[in-house]
Amino acid sequence: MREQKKQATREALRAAALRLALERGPDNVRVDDIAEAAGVSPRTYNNYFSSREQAIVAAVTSEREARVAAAVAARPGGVGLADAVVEAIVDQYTASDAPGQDALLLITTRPALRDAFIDTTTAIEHPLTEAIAERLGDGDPSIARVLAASVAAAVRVALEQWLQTAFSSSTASGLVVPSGSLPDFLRATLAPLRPALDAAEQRALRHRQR
Amino acid sequence: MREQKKQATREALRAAALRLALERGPDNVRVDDIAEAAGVSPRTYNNYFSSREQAIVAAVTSEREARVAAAVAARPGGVGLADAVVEAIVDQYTASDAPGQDALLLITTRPALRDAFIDTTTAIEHPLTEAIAERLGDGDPSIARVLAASVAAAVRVALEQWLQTAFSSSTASGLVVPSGSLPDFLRATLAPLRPALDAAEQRALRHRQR
DNA sequence: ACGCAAATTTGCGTGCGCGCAGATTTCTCT
DNA sequence: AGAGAAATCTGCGCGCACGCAAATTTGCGT
Repeated sequence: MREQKKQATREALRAAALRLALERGPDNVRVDDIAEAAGVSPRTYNNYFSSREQAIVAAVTSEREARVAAAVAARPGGVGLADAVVEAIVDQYTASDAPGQDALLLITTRPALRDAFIDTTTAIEHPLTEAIAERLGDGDPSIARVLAASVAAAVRVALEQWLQTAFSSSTASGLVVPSGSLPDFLRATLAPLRPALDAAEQRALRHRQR
Repeated sequence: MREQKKQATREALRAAALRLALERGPDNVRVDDIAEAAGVSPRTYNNYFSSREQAIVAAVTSEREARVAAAVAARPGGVGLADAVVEAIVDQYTASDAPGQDALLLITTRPALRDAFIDTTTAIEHPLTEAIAERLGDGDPSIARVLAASVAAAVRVALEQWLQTAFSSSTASGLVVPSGSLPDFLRATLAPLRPALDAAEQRALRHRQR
């Protein structure tokens, strides 16, 4: 129940940060305000989030890491590693778009939030490493780590491209986030890594036969 | 000569930061001290480096980015993309170990410096993207970007592993940095990406024939 | 050589991240 | 239930990153 309370305050901080950021605009939100709204000390805030932007972004991306890993693990073994990874990621990144449309717009606006959002891709690295290692069996564990890191990097590139087009198109037309094209970007940036994933999978198969 | 002066102060800041960090230990170095030693205002310091650790680390890794890209470009076209990239990186990361042995020891000691050192891998991404794009011809430019990002990620993993073993072995035996094994780590983490590099290269070849 | 424009430097103020140590809460064992 | 242990929360203080605008330097045209 200690853990419950921790997650509760964490969630409270997330919610407060997002709400205040949407109400007043992200620049008019002091970290003290968020802490007060969540009913904790300002110092405690920094025990949960190491930067002000993290809390706001976390409200959108919270626990996407675990979901991605679970989604990879959920795919049946016959699917092939590359397909499993790509589809799992596409699923998770398209699914979590719907809830916070306005929040995403807020994020794309402010560069600091944009960077924090992009940095969240590194968080999927560890869970994804374990999920890939699970599928590859216990070969060289550093292979899974490199593949996971590369996938995370590809996702980051996709987000960068997507946010860039979102920004430029929003100036041209109205304020529109082209969320429909995110899956396309993800598939495009993940495609070059497929040979590496396939090779690792076949290496694991050969290793397992012996 | 404006650019000359800028690079001069940048270099002065680097040198001052490293010298002071080695003399007193990195915790006893204020940013004001570095600025004063370089003969500039403290505020100017932050116009060049956005964190105190960056200056110290930059003294070791300065312009490794450009060197890696140049090394890739220097390999003859017949070598094959994967070999060109791997060997170029191994060369640059083994070559620049020699100058600052003591500095590296300092970096491995302090976690903050360790993190800053690892973060420098992202700096090679942009030059490497251009170098790879050059070799692939003008196909989809995002392919080169993903490959470069993946390579940078693999290098980061290698550095993490290397620093971890360096730390644990230094407690066991004396204060020894196992620099001899860095190339091995690099080759190991880059190996899983070879299929992706090969595939991209062949894709470019097919595209070029048409 | 002189003055104008652009770039760089500098001082100032603000908010923030975090180490530290004491107070407070929560868990565990008997 | 009660006492001790462990984890968490909180107040304090320090340095630092950075936006802003004025001052200084640098480059260029005439």
